[in-house]
Parts: sequence; C-alpha cells; structure tokens
Amino acid sequence: MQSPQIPRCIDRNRMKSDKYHLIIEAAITVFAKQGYYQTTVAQIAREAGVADGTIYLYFKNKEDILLQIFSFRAKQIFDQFYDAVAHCDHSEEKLRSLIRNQLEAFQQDKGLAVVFQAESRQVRKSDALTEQINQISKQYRTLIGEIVEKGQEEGCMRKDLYLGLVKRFILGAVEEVINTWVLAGGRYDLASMADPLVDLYMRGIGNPEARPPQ
Amino acid sequence: MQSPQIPRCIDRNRMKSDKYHLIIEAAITVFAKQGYYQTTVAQIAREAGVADGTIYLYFKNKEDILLQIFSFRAKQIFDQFYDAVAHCDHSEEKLRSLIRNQLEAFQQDKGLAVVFQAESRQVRKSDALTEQINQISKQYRTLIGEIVEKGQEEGCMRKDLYLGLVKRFILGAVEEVINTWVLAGGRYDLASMADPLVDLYMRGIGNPEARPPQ
Amino acid sequence: MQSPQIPRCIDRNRMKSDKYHLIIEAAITVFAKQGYYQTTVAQIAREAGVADGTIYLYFKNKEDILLQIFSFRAKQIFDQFYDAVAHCDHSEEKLRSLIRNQLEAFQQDKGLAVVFQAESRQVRKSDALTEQINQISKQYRTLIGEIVEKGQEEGCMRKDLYLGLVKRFILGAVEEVINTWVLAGGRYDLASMADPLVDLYMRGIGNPEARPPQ
Amino acid sequence: MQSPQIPRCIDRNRMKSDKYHLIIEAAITVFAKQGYYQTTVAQIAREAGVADGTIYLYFKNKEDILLQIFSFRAKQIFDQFYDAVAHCDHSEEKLRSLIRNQLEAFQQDKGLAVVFQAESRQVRKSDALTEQINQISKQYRTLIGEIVEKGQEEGCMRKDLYLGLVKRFILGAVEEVINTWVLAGGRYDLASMADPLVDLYMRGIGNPEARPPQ
DNA sequence: TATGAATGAGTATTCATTCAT
DNA sequence: CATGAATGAATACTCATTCAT
Repeated sequence: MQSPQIPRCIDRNRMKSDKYHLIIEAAITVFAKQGYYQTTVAQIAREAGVADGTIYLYFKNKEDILLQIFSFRAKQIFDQFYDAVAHCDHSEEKLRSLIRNQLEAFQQDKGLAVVFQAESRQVRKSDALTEQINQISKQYRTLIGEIVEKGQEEGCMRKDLYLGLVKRFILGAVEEVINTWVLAGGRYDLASMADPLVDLYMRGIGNPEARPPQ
Repeated sequence: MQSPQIPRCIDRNRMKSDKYHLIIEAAITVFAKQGYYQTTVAQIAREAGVADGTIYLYFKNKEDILLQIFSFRAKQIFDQFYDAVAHCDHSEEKLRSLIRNQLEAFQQDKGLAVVFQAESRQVRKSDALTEQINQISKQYRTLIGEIVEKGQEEGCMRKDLYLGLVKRFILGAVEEVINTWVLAGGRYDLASMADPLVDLYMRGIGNPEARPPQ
Repeated sequence: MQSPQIPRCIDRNRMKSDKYHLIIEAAITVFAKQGYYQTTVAQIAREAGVADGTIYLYFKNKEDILLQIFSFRAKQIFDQFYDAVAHCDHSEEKLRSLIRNQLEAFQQDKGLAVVFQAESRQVRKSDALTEQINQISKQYRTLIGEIVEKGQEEGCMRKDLYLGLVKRFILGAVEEVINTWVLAGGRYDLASMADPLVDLYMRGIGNPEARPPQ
Repeated sequence: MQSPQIPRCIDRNRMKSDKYHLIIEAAITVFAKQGYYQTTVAQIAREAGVADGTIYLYFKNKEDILLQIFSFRAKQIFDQFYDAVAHCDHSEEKLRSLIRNQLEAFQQDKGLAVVFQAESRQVRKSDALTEQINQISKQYRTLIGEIVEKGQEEGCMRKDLYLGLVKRFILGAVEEVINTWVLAGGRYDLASMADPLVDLYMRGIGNPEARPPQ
C-alpha cells in the first residue's frame, strides 16, 4: 500500500522514519495552512524537525516538494480509487464507490485535500507541475468516463449525454463538496455526503412527476 | 467599457482618464497570466502604463488590488445575475438564466474568470480578502437556494433535497465547466454549455426508463 | 577622460554623483582588499553608501560589476596608453612611454591594479568576463607587437625575434613589477621603475663586453 | 593534523594507497578546471573517489588542501630546480637550466601550473597560505639572485643592475610564458621556449649594432 | 579509518513600498 | 497628482564541516 517508488529506499521498516516522508507530510501541513507561496522552506524544515539544508538532500527545490506531493501522494490515492471501482459490478455502484472513496480519502487527510483544492487551480508554477496536475485529473476524468459509458451500456444511464460535460459535472460537484468541507474547517462528516451526492448525479434536482413523460 | 459604479466618483469626464480602472484591468490581465504571487507590482504598473508609485495612490497595497477586483468587479457581475434571474418567471428558467449569464460573463472576461478560479481557492491572503470572497460566494449560493426553494414550491423540483448539498452541486459543476474552458485556453463557446448543463442539473445522468417508478 | 558610455546619462554634471560610478569605485576598493569571491554584495553596497538593492538597478548581478570594471575602466586606461604611444616618434620611446604610462596608471589606482592582477588570472568566472579579459590583453599585446615591429624597421631592435615570445617577455616583466609593488603595499614609487625596466628590455642582463661580437 | 610532510614517508607500500596524494591530485585537477572558490569539497572528494568526510582526516579544511598543494608539491618541484642549477658550472647555464626546468615541470603537470598561476595571485585567503606562497617565490627569487650575482662575478652579466628588478624581470617573463601556454590549453611544446627566452634575458630586444658602443 | 547524511550559517537576489522631485 | 529611484527586509539555496555508524 505504501509508496514503493521512493528512491534508494528498500527497507520497509526504515521508511516511516525516512526524512523524505517527514518532509512531505510537513510540507502538506504548512502548505495547507498558508498556501504554497506564503510558505517558506524554513517553515517546512521546522515543521519536519530537520535542518533547512536537509530538504535539499531529498528535493531539488521548493517546487519539487509540491511536485512530489502531487505525483507521489496523489498517485497513492488514485490507486485506491481504481481498486474501489474495480470491486463493483454495477456502474452506479462504481460511481458511488468512487465518490465515497474520494470523500473518505480527503476526509482522512484534510491537509492534502486543502493543498489539492488550492494549488491545483493555480496557474503554471512550472511545466512539470502543470503536467503532473493535468495528468492526475485526466486519469480521474477517464475513470469517470469509463463508468458512465459502462452505465450507458447497462442502460442505467442516459445515452443522450455529452460525455465531456458529464465528467465536469461529476468532478465539479464533488470537488465543490470537498471544498466547502475544507473551508468549513472539516468539522462534519464528509463521507456521508457520498450517497446523497450520487443521488443528485443520477436523478438531478428535477421532479419527474411534474414532467410530461416524453 | 468603463465601470459606472465607482464610489466617490461622480464626474464622468474624469472617469475615463481614471487610473483606477486602468490598474484594475491591468492587474486582472497579469494575475490571470501569472497568478497573484507570481505577479510583481511593477508588472501591473507596466501593463497599466503608469509608474509603480502611482498604484499606491489608488490602492493601499498589492493585496488591495486583488481585494478591489473581487469586491468591485465581482459585484458588478453578480448584480447582472440578480437582474437576469429577476426577469424570469419560472424557476427552471431562472436557473437556466443564471447559469447562462455566469458562463457569458466569464466568457466575456476570460482574465477575470481565470483570476476567480485560481485565487479564490487560495487560502487566506488576508482576512479582508477571505471575507470578501466568502461574501460573494455566499450571495451566489443564496441566490441558487432561493431558486431551488421556489422550484420546490412550483413543483418542478424535488422536495427531498438537502439544500446545502444542492447548492454545492450546482455551483461546483458550473465552476468546473468554466475551469475546464479556462484551462483549454477559452477556445470554444462557453455560453452554449448552459442548456446542456441545466439539463443535467434537472434530470441527472440516470435513465428514468430503467427505474421502476417508485 | 570621463566615461562617456554610461547608459541613460548625458548630463556630465550629474555624472560624478551617479550611483554607477560610486558602486564601481566601491567594488574596486573591496575587491582589491578581499578578492572577488570573498566580497559580498552587501559589503560593496556599504562601501558605496547605498542599499543592497540599489546595486541591482545598475548591475545585472555581482559578476556584472567585475565585468564592468574590466570593460569600462580598463578601456579608459588602455585608451591612455594608445595616446601616449602615438605621441612618440621613435619606437624605443614608444615602448618607454607605454611602460611608464602603465606603471603610472596602476600607481594612481592601486585598487584597480590589484583587481587586475588578481582576478584576470582566475579561471572562467563566465564567458563574458573571460572574453572581456582576453580582449583587453590581446589589445595590449597587439600594441606591443606593433612597437617592436616598428623598432625592427627602424633598426633599433633585433630582427631575429619570435614576436609572440617578445610580447610575453615584455608583458610578463612589467606585470611582475606591478605585482611586486602591489604585494609590497604600494609603498614605493612604481613609475620610476619604467626606465630601468626598459633598459633591461633593450639590453638584457648580459654583458656585451664579455661576448665575442658575432 | 595528519601527515604534513609525506615525503619523509619511507614505507612505499603505504604511500601508493595513501589517500593523501589521491586527494591532492584530485584537488589540483579540479582547482585547475574551476578555480579554488568555484570548487566544492564534494567535487574534490568525488574526483578522488573518497567520501567527503575522508578529506577531513587528511586536511584541516578546504584551504589546507590548497596550502598543502603549495607547500608539498611546490617544494618537490623547487627541489628539482636546485638540483638542476647545482649541476651547472657557468651562471648562464644555470639560468638556462633553471628556466628549462621550470617550463618542463609545468609542462609535465599542467594542472599544477594552472593552479599556481591562478591562485597565487589571489589576495590573502589566509595568512598561512599567503606566507607559504611568499616563501616559495622568495626562494625562487633568491635562487635567481644568486645566479645573477655569480654571473656578475664571472663577468658574463652586467654589473650595473638593480638586482630586485632583475629578479622580477626574469620571473615575470617566464611566468607570462607559462601563463600564455596555460591559456592556450597547453597545446604546444613549452620547454622549447627556454632557450629563446634566456636569449632575451641575456641580450634583450635591442640591436647592439645600432647602439654607439659606450 | 572511512563514510555520507545532516547541519545551519552565510549570501545573492527580488520586490513591495516609500518619498523627494 | 505622477513619477521611478532608492530602499532593505525577506528567502531560496549552497556548501564547508561534523559525527554517528
């Protein structure tokens, strides 16, 4: 489950004390509190309990820390999503599982959620970072797209849908739900919103009784 | 082109030469391109064609420029929304009008859209700014809430809805649609997505045929 | 005599108070005392009586200061050499005038002499700097070469000379004389060594009496 | 603290594997390429194939490496000079031998030549280093002085010479010849310049035919 | 001895802000 | 009002040196 991609680190027991993760976690904490640009490298170092210079043994520069957060931690999370989706048969179940997993993941690591929400929208800090972010969200959208297409095959989802829009529709709503939770200080149960949200995805807000069956 | 609502400014002749708007527009342009923190005051000044020091005759500091963008320009826009909504009878029409207006507004001023998308998610630059942003989005959510409640009264919207979630559901989706358009470089017609999007809001992605009528 | 090449500076009266020269002189002083690498930009600023940031209004970076010293100040000096040489008829007089001028110039600005001696030998700080230094010394060697060739025509200098070696022979000796003077703290009259040195150039150290006239 | 005078080390087997020389040679190589201040201790360590910390088992600090290069390697070389001079009878031969030896020595170790040329001119890195450099060049000048004085006794050198100037005259010329060779990338035969150079020392560039015999 | 991860003091450079003109 | 030269506090990053292993 844990990150096998860490450079020059094989021993699983050492991993927890590894400075790399210490710094990553510290950075998430401070980025979440103050934002990337408002955070100094010295603050990350202090939070991690290491010297300023130590950070540069594990990261190329300040931006690289953010890049690693996105590439390493995000991948960890999105792998979970894939697993969760794979274990469901029905496409509506897949969607429900995906949304619940996403809400749970962010609920478990609020700091990471904050960093994602805040920094991924920022304009290009660098090409590498932009690309990383784009790649992640593209993967996510692809996953949603696959679920919807499967749902159309199964007949439980409408066939007259512009897929690109559906993806944004789903992604945007769940992100806003997370965002609101983040801005509220994470004080309520985020995961419990999965089912009502999926209900909205599926049925919308319109009242079918009021509509003449077309 | 020039903003008629400047407080403490009555003389229309002076207004055109007013540096205030020049700087606001320049700031939006540069913030949109580079983000708030990556932008220097000198860049804004150059873009506006004024001296660095001149900016401090109109704005308290760099952050105040962003604050003014949110408070002044945003209010301008959201006033339009209110008007648009007020001219519709039916609540679904109100929602449709709101979404279309929002997409049109951002399509007309892509720079502003970018700044909104990017900077409003950033954690506290200052209390004043955070408050400003919160106030705007609260107003917007209130507007949506009113529309939905009216729709429930009219019977065209489901009554079994958690209103807080519906607001995020609508807001998140439209923002993501805008965001995608921004990231794509604003190269397609954004406003045309209003109707399909509202259709998704109303009907969701589920296929009612496949559901046993409950 | 004064630098007409200063950017955006036409008024000759303002020139003396110009920060550019203030910083150049300060840098020469501090570089001379401590060497380029041992000198901090803050020290130059303090010596010049300006703020640290002011330096970057006139110079691209620390290295650019050294580059300007070489390109601007050195050219000033070498122009003098050309003048001095041009005013002499006889080639031995030209050589004598050149050497005396060089010794006088460095005597008048010991700091500059020190910087030249110390930093011009250093390996490539940058391509621009290396090129600048090479260009200067090449000009100087060309000047010497012309004098020697003229001397050969006039018959007062030997014709069986490898010109490249002669240049180094002359240049090296005078530089070493300057260098010794610098290391001795500049406490004796440098210019007075011109005539004895040229005597050595012309006659060498050998005793012609002891030689069988060939 | 360790090993200041390696030459006295008798055990030949230890010497070859001795890290001390490995590091000295590595340092010369890297100093030659980049200059003292531009070189990091880590680079020397990598070039020597040892760990960074190992260097501090053999040298007090970075500067001590340079000090050792000057004191240890330079002495090695200047001992050769003494030998070479001692084996000549005639003082002109001594001078010739000295110059040829110097050129040969530097030709054989271009790196060392570069380091000498570049770093010895630098202003005080430390008192110990300055003193070391001064001592070496003083020894060299003393040697030259002795040769010249002997030449005066023998009658083959002029007696009307200011000895201090003669020393600089000889030293400067040969150093410039070396310097030029270094800057040219060491691509031609340096040692072959010894005889023409000594010819210049002895006879100068003047044409005795043109001079009225005094 | 040998290692190399960790340290943290030191520095070049940027940039929001001021103020004399 | 307008300017833009000057300021100097703030900060990312480097690298000589140490020390636990």
